[in-house]
Amino acid sequence: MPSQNSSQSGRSPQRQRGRERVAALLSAASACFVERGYDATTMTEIAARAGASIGSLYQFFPTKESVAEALMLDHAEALYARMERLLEHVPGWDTNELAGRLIRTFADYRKQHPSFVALQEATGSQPSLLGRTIRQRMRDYLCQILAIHAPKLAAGDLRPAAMVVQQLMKAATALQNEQPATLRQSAQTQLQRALALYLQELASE
Amino acid sequence: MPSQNSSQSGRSPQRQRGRERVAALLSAASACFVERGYDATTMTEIAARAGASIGSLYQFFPTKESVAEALMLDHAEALYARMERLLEHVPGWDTNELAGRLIRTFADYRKQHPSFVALQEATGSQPSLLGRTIRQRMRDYLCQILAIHAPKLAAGDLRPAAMVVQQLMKAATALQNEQPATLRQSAQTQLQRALALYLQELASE
DNA sequence: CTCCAATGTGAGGGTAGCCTCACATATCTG
DNA sequence: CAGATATGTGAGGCTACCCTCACATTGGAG
Repeated sequence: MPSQNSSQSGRSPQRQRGRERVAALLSAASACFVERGYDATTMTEIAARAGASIGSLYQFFPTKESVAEALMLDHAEALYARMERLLEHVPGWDTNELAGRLIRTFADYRKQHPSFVALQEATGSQPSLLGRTIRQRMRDYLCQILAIHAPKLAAGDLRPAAMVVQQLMKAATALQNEQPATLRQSAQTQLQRALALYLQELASE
Repeated sequence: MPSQNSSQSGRSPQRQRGRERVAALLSAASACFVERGYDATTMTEIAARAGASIGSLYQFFPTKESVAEALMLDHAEALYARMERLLEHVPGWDTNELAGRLIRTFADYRKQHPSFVALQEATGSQPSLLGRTIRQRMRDYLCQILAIHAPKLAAGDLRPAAMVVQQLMKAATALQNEQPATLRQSAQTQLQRALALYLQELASE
């Protein structure tokens, strides 16, 4: 009873060799997406870069989208882990520290993982189910963080506030593309200040 | 001495009939972009919807990108006009009123002009020169607005602040897609509050 | 009316990428 | 070793789109 259907495409690897191939394919895909963007990279390129044939690629990934999804799942796990870590430290941070961490968490991850940026930009056009799931779960983490930082806040006000914080984090990533560097840094500092002001208001009700 | 080169594609209309055709083509393109997205709509579709042949379309627009650019130019003019109007009223508004207007100006325009949204999303992937120009000029308007609202602010702090405000306006547009409506409205109100807090701090230095 | 530039047409050449398929090789199990 | 299953191959079918081109039609100027 195979876990997938019996068609040729879309099986998951059963042997060691298969797992290695999948890893090589994903690594190659990641590099291609970074260098040429999601839309511009072709399945043929990915296979060639991984030293595999096009048929081998289709054996494990029935579509280009499924390749992106597999990569995105990894990024999602890493992001969740960062949010968990954040959650642990919230009680020990004041408003300013929390604002800075929130701004940086997301922005730093994007800087360290360019393929996540490439995939995010591509997904932006036609929002995928996976993308929605990730955003939703990130918002849940923010709700937990806010519940700790602003314990007096009514439960019904938690979600809207989390949405605002989420948007401010996204704004921070948008600022990463700005030039020159001094202007960018000033803007990031100012954005952190704006977030701190808002967090302060939430906590002081 | 023609304004364009003498090749078949890319001429601008010389006669009344030509101008009408261009208008019909742009209108059709706008509708297609809204319904199917920029990437998915084809030049053939645009021509068919305008009741023109594919050759006629290429006569005036050498590439799909040039169609998008023509539409974007119209949107840019309309947006500049709105910012001018905003600029006139700034002296009479308090911080809260200004925050609300800033949040709504951009968000309202997107609601009224879906084709602008479609084009923005498409341009997001590979930033165009026109897109950069528009964002830059919008930022200049924000600098002027802030100079009025926060006269004590140092000239060097104007641009970073404008960038932050610009990002908050963009955040407001992102919230437009949220469901359900009550949650969306709460979040928008909260975002307006965050902007007001930031504007207040800028003005009170 | 005549002529010419502007406008209009749509079949089709060229390109490119997605994915399949028939078959080959590798690895495991007994 | 023998059978079974997983993995590997790449030529090519298929589709879709961009854009050109040779030619037709229109409308205004002289």
